Amino acid sequence: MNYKLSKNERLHSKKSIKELFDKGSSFFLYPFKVLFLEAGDSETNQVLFSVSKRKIKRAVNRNYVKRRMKEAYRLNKHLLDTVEPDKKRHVALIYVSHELQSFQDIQPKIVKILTRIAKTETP
RNA sequence: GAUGCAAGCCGAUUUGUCGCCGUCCCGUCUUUGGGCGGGAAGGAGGAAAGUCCGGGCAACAAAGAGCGCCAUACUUCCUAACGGGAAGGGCCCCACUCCUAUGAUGUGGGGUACAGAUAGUGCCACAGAAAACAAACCGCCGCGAAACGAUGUCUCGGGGUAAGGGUGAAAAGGUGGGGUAAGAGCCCACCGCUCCUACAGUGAUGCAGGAGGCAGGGUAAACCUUAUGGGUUGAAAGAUCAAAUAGGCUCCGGUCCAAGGGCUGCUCGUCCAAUCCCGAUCCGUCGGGAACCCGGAGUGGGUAGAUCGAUAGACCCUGCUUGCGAAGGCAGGGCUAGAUAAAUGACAAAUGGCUUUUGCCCUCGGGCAAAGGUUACAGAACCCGGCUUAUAGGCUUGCAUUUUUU
RNA sequence: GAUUCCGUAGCUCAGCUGGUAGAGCAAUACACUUUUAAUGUAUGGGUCCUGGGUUCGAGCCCCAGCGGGAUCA
Repeated sequence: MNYKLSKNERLHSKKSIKELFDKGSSFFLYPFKVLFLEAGDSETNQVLFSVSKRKIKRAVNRNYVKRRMKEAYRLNKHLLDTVEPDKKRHVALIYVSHELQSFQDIQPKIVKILTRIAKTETP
């Protein structure tokens, strides 16, 4: 099993991010807002994590949340390929809570989100 | 030993599994840009924070001077520079000592935005007679007039007076004596204040002597004056390379005998339609060139993106040395993050520190064991020097208080 | 990374170049009404974000901090 999360699996292109936010489908699963979009030209699934400065003031706490989100995605990203292994997507995970949550709280939510995205038919 | 204050320093460790970032090495693939796999060593701070100052660096601007704006403000020094720091001076507060009823000198500690109020303007509520070119409410003291209970009392008028009362944060040098009708720096002594001179000190200033009868309340963290400094912007600065697409420019070729447009589902066909310049002309046109259009090549700017800026520096450690000190000099050694939708981690366990409860021991303050809790503040974003603020817990040094022992 | 503004009653805001902190809404009580609402009268309610400083005196001036908002590609 591949548990890595290298740079080409992270979404960092300004253009792709703009496209994702303009055209992507979205849903809420507290404490996350999720955007995703099918990307035909991409070789892998690409993901971005966002924690707002408005929601969480301290840089230390923002890092705390982002690292746990990354870990949860890294350990469960295979769930995206369970239904249609060839379909690749761009995904944005946005943390919208004001409070910190532990890894034990975050991981089950991420698992739920990834299975839901995998089952969704994107037109 | 305990407690408190001040200064300085440290600010968790280990193991396992899975990862992230750049550097180097090896292998492999390759479109020579790089991709993939493996390995090695490295990877947040004392404040990385706040962005309160200063500098480097960069772009732009710039004859010089003045006005304006902003900042700073005892002195000397340190420094690349500073609003930072060191040493010193003045002032204020506290303690001790001395003397005494109020202070003095000395010692120690703490604080201090500490230039100018005699350059000018403004403000000083309420209370109070009066709040700034002083002022007469009560009071005190003469003078004049009237009355009467007649050498006094009271009333009125017109004066003198800042000693006393009362108000206030503040009432126009203080204390004592002389003086006076009563008083008053009116005069005198001491203290204070201002000015001048000598001496000591680089200087702030100190100290001594002399002169002046005292003019001059506070507020500049009110406007302001004086002196000094500041060009503006800020890495989102700036530099280099530059895909695709669409423009610009240049060149070549084609069309111009026709480009283009309409009719038609399409071809053929047919109809409409030909800008400018030069030359020739029988004035009908003809020839050449340009433009338009089509195709190709090159090239400039520049977007996405990439690289640099950007991590070896006013650097760190040790020793010697100069200086009271901040700091400087010399010698030796060291290399210590470099990301960019933004790495330095996640999970689990153990250990250590601190602490709570229970049990046992004992020199009554600790030790041991078990269980539990807690392990802070905080995340580089161009770099550096400071300042300020946050911080579980621990260590060192100095001072003060207290207890015990000697 | 840079710039800038705000913090006053439960809420929304005033407070002039410093002198005893106010308005509207809300709250409480009373009146009116069969009752409620509306209306009227009265009342209470303030660490002027925090700490320090200047001043006789600070919501206002100065310094430091805390919290919140906005702008700049």
